[in-house]
Amino acid sequence: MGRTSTAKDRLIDAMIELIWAGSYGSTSVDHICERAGVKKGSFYHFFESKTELALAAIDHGWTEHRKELDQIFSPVVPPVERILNCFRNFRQEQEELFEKHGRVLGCPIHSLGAEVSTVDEKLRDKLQEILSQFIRYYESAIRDAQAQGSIVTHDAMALARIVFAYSEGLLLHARMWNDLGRLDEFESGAKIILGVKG
Amino acid sequence: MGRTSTAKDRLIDAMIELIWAGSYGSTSVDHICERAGVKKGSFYHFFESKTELALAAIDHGWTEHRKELDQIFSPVVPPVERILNCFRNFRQEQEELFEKHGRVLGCPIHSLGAEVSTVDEKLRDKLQEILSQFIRYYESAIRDAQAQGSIVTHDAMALARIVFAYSEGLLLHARMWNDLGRLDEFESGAKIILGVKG
DNA sequence: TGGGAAGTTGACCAGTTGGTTAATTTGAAA
DNA sequence: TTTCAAATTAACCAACTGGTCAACTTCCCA
Repeated sequence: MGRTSTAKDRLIDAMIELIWAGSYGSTSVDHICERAGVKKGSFYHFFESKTELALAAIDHGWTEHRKELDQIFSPVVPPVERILNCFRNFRQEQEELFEKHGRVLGCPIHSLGAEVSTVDEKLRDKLQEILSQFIRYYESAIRDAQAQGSIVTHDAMALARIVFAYSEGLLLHARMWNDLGRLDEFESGAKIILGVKG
Repeated sequence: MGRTSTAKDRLIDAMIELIWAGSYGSTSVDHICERAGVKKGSFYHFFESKTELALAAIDHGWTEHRKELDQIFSPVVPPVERILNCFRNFRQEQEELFEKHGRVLGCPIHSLGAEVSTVDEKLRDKLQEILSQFIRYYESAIRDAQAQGSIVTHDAMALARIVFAYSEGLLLHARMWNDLGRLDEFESGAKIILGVKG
């Protein structure tokens, strides 16, 4: 019934790219449509509003990213390595983005969160949810590491939050200074926070 | 010669408030003028552009904040206490803002940096400069603490960056979750990072 | 092969954006 | 008391904002 189209996906991809490279405020519906090669009428055929597209884009990005995370945080991998590999993965992703955009883009969830969380509660709730899910990867890895005795014993949730806040701060600084090198600090920083033994 | 006016200061104050409570993108020249009780013509009498006002606002805010920091980081105070007091001061400031706006607003420099650093290089440079200055407070306190033997010995600059990234991550999470309680975690987190003895 | 649901299009909208201008009012200092 | 630089005002601008709509095209499926 009816014809098929890739326009919806193209809009989502364009939204992710533009927000990541710039900001929510700097990304207009016209820009999105232009980048996606879609007319505005079609935009509003697929999405109720700009916010709704952002929601869909965030969801899509997170669903994709989770696939990688599930591999990185596989229980087969030594727990501390999981955390370090996660950030190595970030670094590599940022490198690819740098080659494409000429800029370090950082974490889109956080940049977006900083921008919109006092202004758009739908977006804020979605971003919160994703970050809450994300931190659980750290948390369970930390618990495993503690059980295995490879790091200092501390409240795992608290440690996860510290590592998490630290990593997000680093990503933001990498974006602000447009400097991939900042990301290399994570490894030693995380070891200090986690009290990695040996 | 000519008459005097407080309009310039009112514009700066309005800009700071609006950016902090919302974002750069959500803050229009009309909003600023309305809040400041200034007509748009006057706006452009005092400032060349919106960016230029933002620059002035950031400068002004930082100049004010530095006065507090100079007291907090006085060499008279035990070095680890300086860092903890700095964050206690943040917390208190955030509490006051919360009472006023009903929201945790976090660090305006970082929220703004996340939003504009890929888009407006003048703003980005200014924000970079401020953060670079800020981190020196941490750095010298850490050096003093190490000299005094109250924390573990490590590259002071590296430690300062970790604490700094961590604190900024925390502030951002407090903003996103609208939760002052997040800020209380700093004290134990900072002690873990710094390896505070005793 | 043809009906009809789904996708596409471009013209349109009112409100807002950052920014300009020329005329006018003010008040500090000579 | 005059003077004139500095401050204020309101009207104006083109471009852009997010969003709407009715007409039109496509092409999946029965």
